[in-house]
Amino acid sequence: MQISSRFTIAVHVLICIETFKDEYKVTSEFLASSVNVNPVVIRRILQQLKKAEIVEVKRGSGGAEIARDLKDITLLDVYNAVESVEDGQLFHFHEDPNPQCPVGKNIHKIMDHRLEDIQEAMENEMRSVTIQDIMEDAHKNISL
Amino acid sequence: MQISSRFTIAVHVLICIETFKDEYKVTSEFLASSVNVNPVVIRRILQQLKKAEIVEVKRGSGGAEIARDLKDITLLDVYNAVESVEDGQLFHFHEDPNPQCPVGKNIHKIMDHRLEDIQEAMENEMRSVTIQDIMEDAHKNISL
DNA sequence: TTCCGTTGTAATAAAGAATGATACAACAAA
DNA sequence: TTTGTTGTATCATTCTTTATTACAACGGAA
Repeated sequence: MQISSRFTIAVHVLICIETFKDEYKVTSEFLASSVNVNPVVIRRILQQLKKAEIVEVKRGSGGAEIARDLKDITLLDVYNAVESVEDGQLFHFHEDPNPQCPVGKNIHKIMDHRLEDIQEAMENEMRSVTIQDIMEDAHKNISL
Repeated sequence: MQISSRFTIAVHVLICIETFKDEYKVTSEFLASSVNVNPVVIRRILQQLKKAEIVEVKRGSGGAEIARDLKDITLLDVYNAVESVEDGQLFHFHEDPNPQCPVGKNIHKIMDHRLEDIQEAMENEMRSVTIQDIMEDAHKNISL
């Protein structure tokens, strides 16, 4: 299974907010047009980013803004904000291994720390990239 | 979204095959009992592991065996065998970013290599663990 | 105040994936 | 030929994602 597109959409949204903050009022409609999805999908993601204190969204008058210094928002922050899996577990473990079987009884003792290591490797890489870094790439690429 | 339980089931299955190879004929029924899922789920996973040349499955007489040296089977091999996502992409990218928008037009140039780095970090960690390593843990833990 | 554009959110639908379960032909060995 | 097992199709169920419509709540402008 793949990680849902909410993650790439959320990053896209943050890049847009930052890129167009001085030129336009960045509404869910505006963002939806750039990402090419339904505005409600954008609003839901904005709510998740808002709960994580990554953006501020103005009701009534409309528009979204980034709530923190760009260098203090990592890809892991964004990922955790929108990819709301129970307990934050990357791997889905089969539910009821047989406790009567010596392997089934001990499978968690054997595997859990390995899964944690893998997830941690992924999270460390995500933590090492900030939206600031992404914006620097964006400046290079958008001018092309 | 989480990575499906096929991965943890596949590792569980390999541990069982290795653990019980001398004592029992390891059939899909036998494995299903340890994992606690339907035997057909096991057979489907065994087929995927067989295509990846990780196991051999005997038709008619029945039973599964491991096809390679345990130290030549990494968790990444198992993952790739059972987690058949198109192109092996961990992240699902939103399909149609707006090419009229400077951000939408360049979003892949901006993000793709970051996503690749993250996926690679995860795969490197997976590649560093073999079924041999897992079995060594298993011997320690099963005896407890 | 009223009007207008926007957000926040509920409700519903449709599509896809995961998992469970039944069924049975193909097969190998006794 | 019999028996136990695999390989695979089919169908059902549940869950998640994504799309879509609808509308109350809200804030600012007229």
